Amino acid sequence: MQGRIKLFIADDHQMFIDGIKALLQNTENIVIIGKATNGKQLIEKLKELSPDIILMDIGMPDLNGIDATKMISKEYPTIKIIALTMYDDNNRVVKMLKAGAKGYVLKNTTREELLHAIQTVAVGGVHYSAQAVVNTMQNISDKNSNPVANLTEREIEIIRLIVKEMTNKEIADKLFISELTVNTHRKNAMRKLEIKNTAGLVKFAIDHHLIDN
Amino acid sequence: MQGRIKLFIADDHQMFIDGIKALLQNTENIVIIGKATNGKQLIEKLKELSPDIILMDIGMPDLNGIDATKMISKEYPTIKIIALTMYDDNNRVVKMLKAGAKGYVLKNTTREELLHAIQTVAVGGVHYSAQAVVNTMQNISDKNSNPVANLTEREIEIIRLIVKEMTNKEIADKLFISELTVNTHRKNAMRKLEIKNTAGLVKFAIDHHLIDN
DNA sequence: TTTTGACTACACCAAAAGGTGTATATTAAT
DNA sequence: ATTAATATACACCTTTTGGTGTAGTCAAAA
Repeated sequence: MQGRIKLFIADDHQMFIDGIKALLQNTENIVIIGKATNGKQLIEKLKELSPDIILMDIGMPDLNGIDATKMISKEYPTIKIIALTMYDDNNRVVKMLKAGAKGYVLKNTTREELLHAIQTVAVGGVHYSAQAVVNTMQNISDKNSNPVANLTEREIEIIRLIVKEMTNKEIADKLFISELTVNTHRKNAMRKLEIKNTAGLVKFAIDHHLIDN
Repeated sequence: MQGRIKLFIADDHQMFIDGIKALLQNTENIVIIGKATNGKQLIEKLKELSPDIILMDIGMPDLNGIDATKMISKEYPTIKIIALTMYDDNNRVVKMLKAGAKGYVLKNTTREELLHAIQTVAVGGVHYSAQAVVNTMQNISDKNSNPVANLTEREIEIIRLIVKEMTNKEIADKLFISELTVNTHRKNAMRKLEIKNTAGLVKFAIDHHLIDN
């Protein structure tokens, strides 16, 4: 690697950005060329800047890390992305990897690991925080990597309305279909997901970001 | 203030601790004398160390920041505590203030604000992140400051179990009470929260961080 | 063209949840 | 000592949900 690694930080927590900045100040081959506190801002700044690596928080407002990663992987395939996150949410790990992230680092790891991840990814490697990867591998090999895929559009639509605290009858009225049909969809969705009741459906919807609010 | 301000950091995110350390390295009158990654460890270390200020994350494992703050305010009344948190959750702001915190700083504020907060609190003042305070004041004067406060411990406990996809009967068995009692609690909670059904309860629980998983 | 998947709808029935109100024992607060 | 809040329990009754299975229509894919 000739020259210094140009790093861009995208995180909605200003303090975290400052922290990383200070942290990397006395590392010779890394230079921070920019920052953004939300996804939209990040996309905007990429029109001007050409970082080698983006440290990307998943839980940003406006445009979340996963969608931002997808977009950037497509538009700027040479930019490498390392996901930074508070929690090792298996589901998000998978999504980030699919979206094209080259690294996945938990925020509760050491400074050393972060540096190592940056160096590794810069030279074309990949780096994943131990814990997150272990958990993910388990769940991937588990079987149903993505249960959402098994649901039909209509089922998803109805789950969304269930989350909005609507009854089968209310949903039926809204969609101009029979209450019985709504119930069928609801039950089929539950069977597919091996979920017992409404509570499970709501949790599933939230966990899998089926909701927009 | 003669001498340097002795600072202790309690946060379960190692990276964050490293960040703050690096951040404060070149500030003259502040010295970091220790760190802990959970509440229990913090309490242990206080037997040896005597910090002036503790930067305390609210969402720590084992012993959370609120309980740790209560304990420390009682045992070591000279130690000042500044709460550090990701979100400006009104409920937690109130709890931290009640517990005796002298400052409340969001993690997405600037380095400058953090420094200012530390200096202010060190000389006996208080400092609260603008956003959090505004929100809190609004909600305090509001009346229904936070719906969680209106719920009893038992109601919250039962909501948690509902979120775990358990039926009234299953909850009753687990808590060794009547199914009818569980239902009463469930219904009372719904009435208080003006929620129509299970879906609403689950959403509420997740929105208000009632769940630990 | 046949098959498959999705959406629709219903039967039949059981279990669970939700609405309103009453009541008692215990405990905490004033 | 009295009040207020909490946890407990039940009656009565309606609505909603959940479980299993069948079946017709339509459009897309093989």
